[in-house]
Amino acid sequence: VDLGGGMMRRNPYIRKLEQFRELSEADKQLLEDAVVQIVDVGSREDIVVQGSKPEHVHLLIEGWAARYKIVGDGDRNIMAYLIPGDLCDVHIALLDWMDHSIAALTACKVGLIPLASMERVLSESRSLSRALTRSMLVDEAILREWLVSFGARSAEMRTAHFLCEMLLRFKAIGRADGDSFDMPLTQLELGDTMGLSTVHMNRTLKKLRSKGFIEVQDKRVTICDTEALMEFCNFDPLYLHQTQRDASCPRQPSPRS
Amino acid sequence: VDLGGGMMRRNPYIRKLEQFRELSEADKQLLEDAVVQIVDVGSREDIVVQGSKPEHVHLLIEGWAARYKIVGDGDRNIMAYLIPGDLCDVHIALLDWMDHSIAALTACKVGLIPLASMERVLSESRSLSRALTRSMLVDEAILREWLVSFGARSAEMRTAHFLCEMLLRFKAIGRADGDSFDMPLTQLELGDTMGLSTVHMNRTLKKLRSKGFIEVQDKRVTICDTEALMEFCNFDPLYLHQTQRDASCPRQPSPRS
DNA sequence: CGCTTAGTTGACTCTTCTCAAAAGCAGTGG
DNA sequence: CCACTGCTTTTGAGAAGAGTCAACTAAGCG
Repeated sequence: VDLGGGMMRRNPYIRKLEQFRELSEADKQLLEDAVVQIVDVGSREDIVVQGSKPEHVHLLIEGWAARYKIVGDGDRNIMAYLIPGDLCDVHIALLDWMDHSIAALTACKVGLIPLASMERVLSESRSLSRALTRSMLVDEAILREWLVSFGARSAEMRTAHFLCEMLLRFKAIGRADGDSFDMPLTQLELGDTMGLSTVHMNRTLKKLRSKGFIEVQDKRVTICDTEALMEFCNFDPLYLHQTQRDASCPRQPSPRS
Repeated sequence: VDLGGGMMRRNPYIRKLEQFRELSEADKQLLEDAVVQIVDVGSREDIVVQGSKPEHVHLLIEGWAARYKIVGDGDRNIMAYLIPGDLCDVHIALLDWMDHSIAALTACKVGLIPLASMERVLSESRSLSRALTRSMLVDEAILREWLVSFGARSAEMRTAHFLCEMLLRFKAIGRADGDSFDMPLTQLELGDTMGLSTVHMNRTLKKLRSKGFIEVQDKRVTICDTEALMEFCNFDPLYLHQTQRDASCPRQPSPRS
């Protein structure tokens, strides 16, 4: 299946994997061939639901999706975002059920890779297997950093930190325009992500805006002074494990004195 | 290296891996042989430090350890606990640096597995490789559940949830005595875990005690009414992906009506 | 044009933090 | 044996952060 744009190497997924190591043409072809179908998923539709055992690995090609859980009396919790190029649950075959759901937050294009094909890719190409495992490790690192955000950062810093992270992630797949990127989320969804009520999410964004850190227009976020914002929220990009090639963060935050 | 207790299959690590699938004698031997040395790490000492690239994969054989980060002006954040049988960072070779540190919270015994040996184990035994990857997936699921705890649960529920989780994890490695287990943590450390100040951590524990959910004595936690406590904090053990064999949780929480 | 959803703001309540101090406990040296 | 010290636990009181309820505005859509 052709993943759009014709050239596989222009695909955000390949671009993401190549952050780490060059992939041979054969590898790229192998991965492309594994995608048997591309489906359109409507905004707010579930891609994978909690408790099920998916038959495919999903490759997000276009749009925003999120991992979430519903807890207690209907409180939704977003635990991760998937953006174009993110392959979710490469190793899902090893678990018996999904412990959370994945939903499209916007209209999405999703590539389907049968479990058996995924298995074949992993066993046939050592470098693809490494690249994929590495990408899973980075997802885990992001989860840990989010945990730090919740444990040690205020609502304002937490939100700022999230925006810095998304900026770097979008830059890495070539979908950021300077220091701005599309973020088609409602404040309710953002609140479910940051663990804040809608009201407080709104006030928090307002503060970030009034401090001149960010601008928001038409679902597009612009970070006015990246360096200042990173300083403000103690953002240290190391956890994203991006390599020099795409590192666009100005400098390492200075060690604590 | 003999991992203590003589019989490898009595080792908590093997026990943990076998939650998922039976391992052959050869597999067990392979894993045991990969451990080239067992070192003692003193309480509060670092096992792996942020920014470094470890030369070994670490197998925690005895004691409590924690993944943590220091953020901003010295605020420590604990993002995960390692208990006997936990193998940390199987795939660390794929990343260029640790994005967090791991410290012993008590005196620990740690098995060292050279990266090359780990690599060999992974390539030689398909079932070990699967078991290890699965265990990594569960670690990730735990991270996600912690995130839910922070986003959607009060300090009291969050703490209760944590205790339920640790009880099940200790049961799975045969280190729980009925519904109680050793938890040699200070309230400062617990607070760093739950994202609470020491003062509030103390008050939170007091509430859980006064409600009759738990008892604490000599660094030993007893959960008085497991079912009630799980109900109280919306604990759903699915995310631990434990199998029937060791599942000791009374029942599935009823689906939301 | 009316409907629905998303964003904004105010007022009040509740949770959690911070500062401060006391009490319990263990180790240390005289 | 005892005073001293440092760490942990506990409690009190006031301050700050975040949630809730409610109303109002703005934007998209048939």
